[in-house]
Amino acid sequence: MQNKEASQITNDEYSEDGIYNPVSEPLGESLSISQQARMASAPPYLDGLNDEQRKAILTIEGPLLVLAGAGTGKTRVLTTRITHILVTGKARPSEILSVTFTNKAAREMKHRIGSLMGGVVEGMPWLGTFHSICVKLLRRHAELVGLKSNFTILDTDDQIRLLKQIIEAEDIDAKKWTPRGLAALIDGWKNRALTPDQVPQGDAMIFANGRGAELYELYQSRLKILNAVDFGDLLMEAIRLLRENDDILHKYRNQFKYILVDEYQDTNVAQYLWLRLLARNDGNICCVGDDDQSIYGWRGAEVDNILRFEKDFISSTVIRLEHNYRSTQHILNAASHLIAHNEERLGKTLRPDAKDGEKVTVSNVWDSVEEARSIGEDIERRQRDGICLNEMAILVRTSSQMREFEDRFVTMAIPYRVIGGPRFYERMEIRDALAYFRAVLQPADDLAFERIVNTPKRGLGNATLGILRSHARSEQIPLMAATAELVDTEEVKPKPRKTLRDLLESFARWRSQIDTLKHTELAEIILEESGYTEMWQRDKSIEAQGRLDNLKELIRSMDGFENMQGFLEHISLVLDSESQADEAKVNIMTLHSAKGLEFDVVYLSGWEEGLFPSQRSLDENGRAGLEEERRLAYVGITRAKKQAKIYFANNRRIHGMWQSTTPSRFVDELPAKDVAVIDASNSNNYNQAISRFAAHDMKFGGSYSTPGWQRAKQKKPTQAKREPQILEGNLIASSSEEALDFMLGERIFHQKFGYGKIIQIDGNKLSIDFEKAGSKKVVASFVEKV
DNA sequence: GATCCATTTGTTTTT
DNA sequence: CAAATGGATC
Repeated sequence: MQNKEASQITNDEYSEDGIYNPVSEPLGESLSISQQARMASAPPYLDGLNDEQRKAILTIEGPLLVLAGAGTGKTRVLTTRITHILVTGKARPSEILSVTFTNKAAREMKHRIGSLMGGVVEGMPWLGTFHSICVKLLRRHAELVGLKSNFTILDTDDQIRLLKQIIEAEDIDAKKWTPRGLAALIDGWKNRALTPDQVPQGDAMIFANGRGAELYELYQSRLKILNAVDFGDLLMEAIRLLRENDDILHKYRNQFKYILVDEYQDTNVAQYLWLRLLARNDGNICCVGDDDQSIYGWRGAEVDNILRFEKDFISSTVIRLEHNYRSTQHILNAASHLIAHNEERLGKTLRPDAKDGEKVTVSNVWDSVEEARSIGEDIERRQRDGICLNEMAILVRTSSQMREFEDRFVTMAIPYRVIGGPRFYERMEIRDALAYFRAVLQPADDLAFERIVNTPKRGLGNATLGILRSHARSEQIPLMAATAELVDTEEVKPKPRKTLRDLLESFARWRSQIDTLKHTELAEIILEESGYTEMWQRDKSIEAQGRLDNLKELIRSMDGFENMQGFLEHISLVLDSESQADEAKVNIMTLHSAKGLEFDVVYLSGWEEGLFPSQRSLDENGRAGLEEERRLAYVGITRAKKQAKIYFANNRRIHGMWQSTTPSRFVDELPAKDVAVIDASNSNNYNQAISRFAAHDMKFGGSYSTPGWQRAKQKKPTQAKREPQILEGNLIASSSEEALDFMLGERIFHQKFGYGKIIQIDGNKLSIDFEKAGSKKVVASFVEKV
């Protein structure tokens, strides 16, 4: 029954109300006879897979959770599973919904499915990021959620500028209540799929004295007028579309016979609800993830989604992939031992493929300068041993740590590349250029128009713009239309009037050329005639040339699209800077951007209290924050194939001030038997590396009596006045019960933020309106009664 | 309207 | 010690 015809008979499998009634093989743990038979004469794509992996691929009926530890072949399972579904004819490409978080992951999956299927496959139209799939749904059915199908997608920058306008228009002090803060709040609500009227009272209280929800609503109505959505809306509106339109919901439910979700531990509430709408709770949904690698809680990810899977989906199967093909024994032991300190986890044991290998090293250095030097020298040593620079990476907690390495590597002439950083489409020149294109194609795109109306400088300042804005608002028309009306009046001073008239003429001209010119040519003309290119040509700063290059690159990337419209529809979601991976270079990146990557040698820099775990995480999220930091450490260690090298410095410059630091608690959480302590004193006899592991390391020869480590340890009590340590004590001890002692409206004191009033209690988290610092969410244990 | 200086504020990042 | 604001000045 695995042929194309069978897969088309969808209605037989559904009762009238759309409930899925599987008629084929039984669900559950054991493989059916047909599956076993298939395994006997296993198809080539199953070659070289272990038992768990095969089971994860072949168990295609019913809900399945695959807990895939680091380096266990997660992507391979996912892609082979899709291949299996296609090859056996269970579904056609358009009947498989497969979601990832990043475009990169989606691209890689498409690529790998292609090679598994052996050559050309009919594209997978529903393989993509949550956001791009939602865009696809919304463009098809835009009118059902009050949009036009050519709606614009605003990025964070547009979003913040829009919010700023709203805040100012509402006469709220934008200094105390920043647009950025409101954006974060609204994002948080959207991550939880809350519409303005669903925002909890207390939540709304923490912005502008309770006007949070009201501003959110204003923002939403403003977006509708602009025919725009922000990233959060893509999910929200898609949910609304499916909830409010039964026919559409059923159409897609029936269409998607198989659903696959990558990185399930990173899904937020909105994404979860979206999935629940499309998958029945006994449907064929396969979620792959690793609770130990959930590091995006601060951006709305709910680890709880993965922890709850078995309760959410009835008669679900859970498969653990524990066979690690990446790292050596010592590295895995170190990572496992560390992560075992977390309480909230499903638990997995990683088994190595390769035995032994080198121990994880811990090095103590005097300061960040020495750290960079020491790592630099080690890199040179490894390079001489024949390891390629591409196979080495330095992982840092915060991007501010990167500079030190860059400086050092420049002087040492070690080629490096920084991964992460501003993305291609976030660069100023790209966004400016896109704003021009948007304004040409969509005259009602106020945000685009406003962005470029005075870029390059045309002598149009706040005064003129203010006139335009207020006219637009009073007439309820877009800015560009308002401008058109005003250039024929005396409202605007003669000089700017002429400028604006010229600008409008240019736009009209460009618009008239849309159909006659090739879109790439038109793009060039727009940038040329607007004076934008010239602006950068005149600019003598170092970056100017790079910006011009980026603009050329932008035009080149337009070539792949039919027309400018098509280009703009996809650009905000898809365009990214595919950095050159050609030459051999050491990689420098944050721990976050390292997820999913692997290297022979990994240098883990800055394992110091306050930096890693980050003080702020601890302050704001208490134990959950600490556990997320620990998962970050776990992610860091498990990136290493052959060698993981941990460093901590005694002194580090924080906000420009040198501060002495203590080793991260994570260092203490490593298993001594898998760790070697490196004596850095051979390169700097001022300082000696040390540790409590001294006893274990005697045989390796070293001087291990007192120095930094013990001194560092002793520093803790004497440093008790400094926030970190005190807080830590409380933090671990505190639990939700303690928070119950507080009452709404109570006046309290916080070490960092001063006096304030409690406006909301949420477990052990308090929302407080501070007299000086504005509203903050803090952990109850940091707060004192007064 | 543009430019310069002072003040402030500092994670992590995808879409 | 930066970068990124914002206000004050030209």
